[in-house]
Amino acid sequence: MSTLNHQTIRKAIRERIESGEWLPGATIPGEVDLAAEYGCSRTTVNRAMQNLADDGLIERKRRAGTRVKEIPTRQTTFKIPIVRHEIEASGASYRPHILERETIKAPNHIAARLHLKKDAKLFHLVTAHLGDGRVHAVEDRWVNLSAAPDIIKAPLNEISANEWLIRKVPYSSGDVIFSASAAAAREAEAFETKIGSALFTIDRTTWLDDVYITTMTLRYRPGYNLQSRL
Amino acid sequence: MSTLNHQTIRKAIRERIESGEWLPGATIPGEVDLAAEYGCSRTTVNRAMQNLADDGLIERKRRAGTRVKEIPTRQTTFKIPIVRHEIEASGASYRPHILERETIKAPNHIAARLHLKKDAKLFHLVTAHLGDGRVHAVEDRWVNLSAAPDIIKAPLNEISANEWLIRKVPYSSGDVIFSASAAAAREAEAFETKIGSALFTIDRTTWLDDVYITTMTLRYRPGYNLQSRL
DNA sequence: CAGTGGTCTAGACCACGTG
DNA sequence: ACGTGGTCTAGACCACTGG
Repeated sequence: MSTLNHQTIRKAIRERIESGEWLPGATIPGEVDLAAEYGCSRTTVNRAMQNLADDGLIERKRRAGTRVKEIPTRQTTFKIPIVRHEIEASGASYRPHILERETIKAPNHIAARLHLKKDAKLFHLVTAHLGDGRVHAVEDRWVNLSAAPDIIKAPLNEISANEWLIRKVPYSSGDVIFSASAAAAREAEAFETKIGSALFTIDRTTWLDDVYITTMTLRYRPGYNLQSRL
Repeated sequence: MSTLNHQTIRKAIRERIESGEWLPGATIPGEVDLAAEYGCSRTTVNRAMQNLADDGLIERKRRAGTRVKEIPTRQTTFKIPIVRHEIEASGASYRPHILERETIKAPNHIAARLHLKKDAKLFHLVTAHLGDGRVHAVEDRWVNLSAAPDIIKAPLNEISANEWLIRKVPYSSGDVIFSASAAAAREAEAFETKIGSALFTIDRTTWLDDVYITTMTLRYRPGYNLQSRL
């Protein structure tokens, strides 16, 4: 038998859908039939189909069978960039530069984001991420000191708070929000642009189980974009 | 035996990593050992591990085994929104409003994006997407008329060009670019804001095999954001 | 309640890349 | 060379849900 792996079958079925053989909304043959047609086990077909479902191309329901989606869920996976990697990938040398650093009581909106009482002590850090001396992004970060007290002693001139946190409080989960925001005075100065310029912005809050660790806003230099394949 | 599915094992292993039992860079036990430990078949462990690898938490190599990633690849999947769905999800009623419509020779930068000769005829459409009469987003789209000639006859006052295209030229692949851009006069007027306001922007080009179909820029009203779980 | 997808198992062979 | 992950198979049972 030739090479009939699940990827081959996945591709074959994808092409049959794209060619119009099975139109949007149509029910496609069951796993048993497809297995017979392709001469492989149902397990293999099942795997191929589950992948296609993950891709958003088909919908599967027990008893009802598998259908081609009316409107395919276009989705795309973005790797959340690590600023140092972005900068180094362009050939420049990375350096974090601390613009502001303090330990204070949480402002209300930050306390809310981190699910803390409003008088909790937080570590506040504003960092410019430099690539060959030019500002690539400005990061405004708040860290929950009960979750990561040692950050006060971290050498944040050498390693960014982000990477330090990854090592100390690894593998938390989190929220990400992509948006556009206007440059405030601080960003305008850092990026050598005008106040109000459009900046690509990522907000990120991370936690481990029910302990909220950190929230930050990352504003990129004008012209920055995130690219992906659909 | 209790319920030991691949998801349970996936979760268990994830927790062992997050707890620090296996540190970043460490090699974790082979599939055979884990299968023995959890009392299930290797197939099941394999599936759990492949999922964790997809999540970017571990790295797997034949012969070398499975390691915890030094810096986990944080990645997140965004569903590319269909504007009509976004609007209707908020309870408003959707209506596309055509601002501009023409059939002309492609400007150079658009021809380049679509890999066409610069004198190719293109369909150009600017649409305001309305939710209860308010502009939610402005779409600037170019369609390759040799790929989708019938779009000229489509009832674009009722169905958006996007959804029409999905039906007629389904399941193409594409590029997506997220960025921030400044409102030009047209957007400023549509959104009742000032020229230069920061707008969240999605650029998208789609094709089927080697035929480029359409490219568009979608600018969202000020304050819009895209959210996801990390 | 019956048919479909979801999952598990035990065993097998293969492909890759490290040591 | 050989140990690890990648995959396939055949068969089985289960869970969900539509008719």
